Amino acid sequence: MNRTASIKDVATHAGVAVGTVSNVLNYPDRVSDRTRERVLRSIDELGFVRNDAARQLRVGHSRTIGLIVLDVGNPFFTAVVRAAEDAAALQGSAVLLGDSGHNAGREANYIDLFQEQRVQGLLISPVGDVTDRLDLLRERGVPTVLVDRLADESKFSSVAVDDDAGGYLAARHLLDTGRRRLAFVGGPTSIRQVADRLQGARRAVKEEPDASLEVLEAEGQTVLAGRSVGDMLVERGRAELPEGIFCANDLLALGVMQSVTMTHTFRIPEDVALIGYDDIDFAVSAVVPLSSIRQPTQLLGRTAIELLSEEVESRNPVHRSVVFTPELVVRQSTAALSAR
Amino acid sequence: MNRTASIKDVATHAGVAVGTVSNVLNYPDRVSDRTRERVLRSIDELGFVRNDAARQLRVGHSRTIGLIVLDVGNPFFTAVVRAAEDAAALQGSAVLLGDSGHNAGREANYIDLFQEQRVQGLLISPVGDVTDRLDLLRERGVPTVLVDRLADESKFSSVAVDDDAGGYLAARHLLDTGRRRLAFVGGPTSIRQVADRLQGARRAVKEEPDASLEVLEAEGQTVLAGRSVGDMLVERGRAELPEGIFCANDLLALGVMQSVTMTHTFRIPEDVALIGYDDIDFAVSAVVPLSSIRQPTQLLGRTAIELLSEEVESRNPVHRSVVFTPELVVRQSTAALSAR
DNA sequence: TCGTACCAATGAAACGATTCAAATTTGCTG
DNA sequence: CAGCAAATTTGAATCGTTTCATTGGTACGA
Repeated sequence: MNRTASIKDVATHAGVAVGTVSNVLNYPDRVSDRTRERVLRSIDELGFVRNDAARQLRVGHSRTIGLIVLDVGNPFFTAVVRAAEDAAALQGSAVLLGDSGHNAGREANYIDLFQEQRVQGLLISPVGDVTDRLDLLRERGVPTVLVDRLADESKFSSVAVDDDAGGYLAARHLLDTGRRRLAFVGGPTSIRQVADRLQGARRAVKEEPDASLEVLEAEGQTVLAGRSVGDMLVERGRAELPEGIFCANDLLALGVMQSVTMTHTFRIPEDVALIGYDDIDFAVSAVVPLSSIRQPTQLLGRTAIELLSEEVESRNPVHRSVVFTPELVVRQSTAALSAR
Repeated sequence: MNRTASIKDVATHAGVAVGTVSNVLNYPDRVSDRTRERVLRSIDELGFVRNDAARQLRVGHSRTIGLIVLDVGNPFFTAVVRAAEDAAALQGSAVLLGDSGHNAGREANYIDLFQEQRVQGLLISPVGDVTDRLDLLRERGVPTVLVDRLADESKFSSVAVDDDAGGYLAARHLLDTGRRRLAFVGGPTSIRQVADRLQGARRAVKEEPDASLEVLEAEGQTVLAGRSVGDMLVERGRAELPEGIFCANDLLALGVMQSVTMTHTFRIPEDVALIGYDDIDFAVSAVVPLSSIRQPTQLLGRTAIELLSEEVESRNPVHRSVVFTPELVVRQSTAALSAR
């Protein structure tokens, strides 16, 4: 098999100059109909495919955008990725996806790789505190947008979701449906997202003089962690059962639900209302469909791409931080108590 | 900000020739210690990052491998992707990931993109019957390995999992734990995977003269579809309840489980045993931990990369099809009946 | 018939790396 | 210290595009 055809081969075959072939590819209306067709036919016959490396070398940058996420398996990120891909495709770019898996080493590898590839810019939900490495990128002139993390606006643009507002929404909804003694179930408050959601919930509870909020620490953000909290509640008995429970994420909520429905001690939502966070696919198909807080993942992905484009286009770096407000999704698990 | 430093800038700064800098980068031991250090220092001071496009243009191909999957959100593919990335990294390549989302158009876009990028090769779990497009790739000399789909060995290499064997394993396990009247719950048998799993289950049932297998059609592969099958079983009553149920995937099984445990009509595994397929993360943390069939996703991803490497290295194309055998994971949902 | 404008097409000069034959230096040996 | 081999360094040629100043044609008005 001989090597693939180049633009020069096409030019010879069509009997035109290389520049003309290039024009057919990039500025079709600079070329007369007759020659354009001739060139296109040659391209087809030779099976020519443009060599992007050469193009990139000449124009100085690629048409790709690097995107590094903490975990592609996480539904939140999967949704963001998909939205970003779509938005990028619309403006003629492609997304190179990297999964750091919460691992700083892998993250560093991807950053290096993407720099060698001369990506137009980088979207990243960084592992821990990596401002040093990101500063380096900035110095090298690689436009960067932080995803799901607020940034020092003097340095980076960023997109994030307002977790405080989400927490408020959830607690307010429990209060609005008549519950007064509430509980918050969440992992370590060292995680920024968890702390913010709790803070928002506290804010809502303060608005009602007769309302209270108990914090139930869970070890981790998993179904199993939720279940052990649920088991604990079952053991405590009905007297100490909160009227409404807000879990820092849907997995925890599902765990609590399992524990409660399995033992059949309490009914959801009659004895206790339950609301989660993230609105994962499983929420709607839980034993009792789970109310939740939905994050605007689509918007997040699309906006990230838009902010990046802004940075790429303009010379002088004006950074923006965009914060979205999450949305309440009401399902059966928090149905209002019928009047008694 | 001035443009990024090139190899020539480094050469000038270090007072050597460009060839020497290149050697430092690619063949460090061809260079004396003294100059190597000097060059490395210059690289550091100038913040030089190799331009991969130029490198690629010269050597004729990239160091990347294209990977197109049907759905990154699907845990099966997520696992395969991760394994492929790791295996590729080990041999110094990076993976470009594309998500076709079962959409032939997006798939075609990614194929074109990857060709322009001159990827070393392509791993793909194709949308429907796209042998034409793949034939074209083959003609153009892009080594390709099919993932999760058997291939005509004269044309492509492929990696897949033996779904017939998986079906056999599941049914055999139900039989081995003393169940005789079995049921298969699955989506349309037009899906190859579903048909194969059913066929394997039938094979196992035939081995026991007193065993039977009923097929319960589900519309789709979701939790909700499973739940409606479960509701139907509950309605039919205990007399017609199968002793063991094999679901074509874990989501279906979780749906059946929800329906059954929620209404508290039957107990799992005492009244009916339940086994799923895929061993998703949720299986272990279901209300009753779910037995399942685990596919060797890691091996799948790693082997796909290895097969691809083989094709890339060798001139003459010898294709291989590798089929893996899945593995039984026993949990509480199929616990053996205690002697009565 | 000439001048002017416009449109298409041309082809040489980059872009930044790798490669490799040739030039130079170094290290030994006698 | 000459002579030779091995080790190191050099730099021009090359990869396949895009870009853009230049050339060649054609049409139109004066």
